[in-house]
Amino acid sequence: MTQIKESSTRNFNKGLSITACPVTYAINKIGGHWKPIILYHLMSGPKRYSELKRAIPAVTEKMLIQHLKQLQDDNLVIRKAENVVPPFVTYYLSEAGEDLTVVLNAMADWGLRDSKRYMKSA
Amino acid sequence: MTQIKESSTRNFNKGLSITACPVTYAINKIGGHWKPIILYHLMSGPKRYSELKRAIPAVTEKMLIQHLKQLQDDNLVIRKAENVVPPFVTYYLSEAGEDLTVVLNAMADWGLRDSKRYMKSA
DNA sequence: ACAAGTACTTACCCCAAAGTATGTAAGCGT
DNA sequence: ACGCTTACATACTTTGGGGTAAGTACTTGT
Repeated sequence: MTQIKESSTRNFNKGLSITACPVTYAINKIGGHWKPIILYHLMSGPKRYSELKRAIPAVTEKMLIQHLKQLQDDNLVIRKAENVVPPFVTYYLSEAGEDLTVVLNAMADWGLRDSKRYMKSA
Repeated sequence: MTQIKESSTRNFNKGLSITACPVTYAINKIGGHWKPIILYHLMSGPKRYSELKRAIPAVTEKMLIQHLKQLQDDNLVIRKAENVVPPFVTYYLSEAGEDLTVVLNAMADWGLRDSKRYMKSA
């Protein structure tokens, strides 16, 4: 059995994805642990798949391509593959992705400021 | 058995939380689905627990207090309880929390711009 | 002949995040 | 005596994000 109440939060969330809140909208696109980090690294210019992997050692290859794909689907990054062997694939920010630099830079700035706040006062 | 490689990504992530990347640092504090949304709603001034709940209908009470607690632990919001019955508890942004307005506003702005991008061109 | 490099794909598993549902304390109004 | 309110707490279950490990295709280097 295990019936679910018809007015459950889950159903509510499934139904109305109309996203009243712009922050919620943004979170749905760039949320998750890896997306902001990947986007941040792409801010310094186009990168190959292997370059990204080396730049973010903590990410697994599975997570990397998975999120790169989602970012493509959300029109934030563009994939350009040259038809050679060995493969040569580069990823770079789309226009919408470039617009995120403000957000990412603000995040990075805040991160630095906040971490300093607790370095002095142990 | 099911031994784990000593050089696994999991071990890597556990060990070095030194956070080389400032974005990673920020994500660890304000990441997750609900925190940015909660913080965003607190930007317009102190709010009672029940006010927050009403402002964010999609969040469950469990998630709400859980994240409010984490945000307190991370020194981003402050809880003020008046000792009356029925309880009167307000949450508001700390100094570090106020500093996030730049980030949150940038996110909200981007969210609006991005959503408009896909409203016209169906 | 075989390892190495590039950019993936796939199957399997685990755990933590999130949801569901219910309970609690303390007083007020009726 | 009972229900209503507020701000939580908690047991129990589910979902899916993320990690592990192995495989693929194609070519170059030795």
